[in-house]
Amino acid sequence: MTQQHQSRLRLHDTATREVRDFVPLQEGRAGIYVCGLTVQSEPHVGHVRSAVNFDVLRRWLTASGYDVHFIRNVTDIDDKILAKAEEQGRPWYNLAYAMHAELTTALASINVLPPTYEPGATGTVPEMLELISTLIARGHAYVAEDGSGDVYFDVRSWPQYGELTRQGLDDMEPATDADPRGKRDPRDFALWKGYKKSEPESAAWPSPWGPGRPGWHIECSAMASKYLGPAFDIHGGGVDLRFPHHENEQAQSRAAGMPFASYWLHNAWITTAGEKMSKSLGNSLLVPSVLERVRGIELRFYMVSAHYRSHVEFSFEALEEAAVGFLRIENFLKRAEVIEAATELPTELPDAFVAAMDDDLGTPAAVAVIHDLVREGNTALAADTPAAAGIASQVRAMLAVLGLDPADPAWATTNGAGDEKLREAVDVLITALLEERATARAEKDWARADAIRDRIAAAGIEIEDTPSGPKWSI
RNA sequence: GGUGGGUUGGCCGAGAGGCGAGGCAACGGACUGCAAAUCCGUGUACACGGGUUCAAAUCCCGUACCCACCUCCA
Repeated sequence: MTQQHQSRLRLHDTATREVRDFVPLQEGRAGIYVCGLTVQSEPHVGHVRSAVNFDVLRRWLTASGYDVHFIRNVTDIDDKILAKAEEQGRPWYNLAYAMHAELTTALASINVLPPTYEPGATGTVPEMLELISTLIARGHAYVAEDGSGDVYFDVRSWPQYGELTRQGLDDMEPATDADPRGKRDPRDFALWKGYKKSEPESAAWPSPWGPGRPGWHIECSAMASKYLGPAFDIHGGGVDLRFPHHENEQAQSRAAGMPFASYWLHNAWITTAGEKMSKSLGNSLLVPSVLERVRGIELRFYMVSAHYRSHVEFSFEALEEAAVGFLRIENFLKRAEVIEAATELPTELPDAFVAAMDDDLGTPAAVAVIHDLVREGNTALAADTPAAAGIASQVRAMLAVLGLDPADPAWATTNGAGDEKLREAVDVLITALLEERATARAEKDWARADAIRDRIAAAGIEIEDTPSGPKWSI
């Protein structure tokens, strides 16, 4: 069955601009490289969308039987980090390190699996130097003649430049990420940035062309090939990275003789009030702030409910609505009592779900399948048929693929043992009250029965009368 | 100037030539002592103007508005 899955997945490839069959370079194995973040500030919900999207891709490939090698980098040295660190009066590496830690916490809180490896730019400098040397030797890069120590990629030497985004070289505006004086063509981009006296010495590494630091694009080419090889399956990132970042990555990697990525996947933005989040003021959209209003699993459900290539206009209203929708799914699982059951989840997933996921990760349709099964399960539950348990474990299996299984230990935030003790204590108290209510109901003393229910409700606990007696939940 | 994407019912959000994804909200019904939960039912939505077609939200032409990238950006 997993073999069948492998041949059926179709993905949207930015390079060809079409949804096409996913054919791995190596049978049963998938290598994925995703551009992570530049760790220069706290992550907001927009930042983590990309991580969630590619986490879903990774989980689906795994569920389909692939051995997935998933690399997500961290850019821990660049202009912005240096500028912000100076502004804040602390070492650049301290800022990068602290923000990296925040990112890790934020991603864990929405159940994004740790990648196979998370390389940092600063740890891959030797590989970058080697790559730059190759490019110089092949005539695709040159040392700036102004003595700055910069090394540039020569776009004119690579006729295919612009192929990923289908742009003509002469229609482009010139790159301005470095002083243009040392460039042969204004569109040439920096591979290596020569050390400047205004920058801290700790931000410079020795190189054949003098001390300096890596350009932004070369780091991804170096990290991707180091951990996945010169040719790998999927390269991902946000739409904004298509140009110049990904275009440059592909140009320099191929110019160095590497086939590079077979598929390019790009996720759309999540904006607020029509603006990118980086422009938004305040910190209400930082992941920890958002998680004060909804649980991590609900935030993730909200993101997964939209297709990864669809632009999402973030609002707390929509987020809370999604949370209500997810509650319906969770309630079904609770009523079917499969959440506690640590049983093995079925590997066989509903056909409609598989079809949805295989069609360029159609998570909205996949979520619709989950809702359909929840309704079916609720009906089975009402009829008290044994089918309910089977349906519930299927629902859980589908949720697990999306990283949304409520029983996943990853969601257990606080001390589990303490929670369990507290729950037992509350159960004793509520049960006592419910017994009293049962007596009142038996005597048809509705006023007293409702008064008890109201008191319990005032404590934030809901009572549900089921055929097998009342149940409580917070 | 160049390259892409978008505009779907009260709201969110899929789909991409014929059969009204799904959710939230609302209304009606069933169940209930009353609720809650659950189930059943109710909505003739696809920016605008033309065109192609037996058939268009989906294809073509035009118009309007919005957005992204071409500078750091998920």
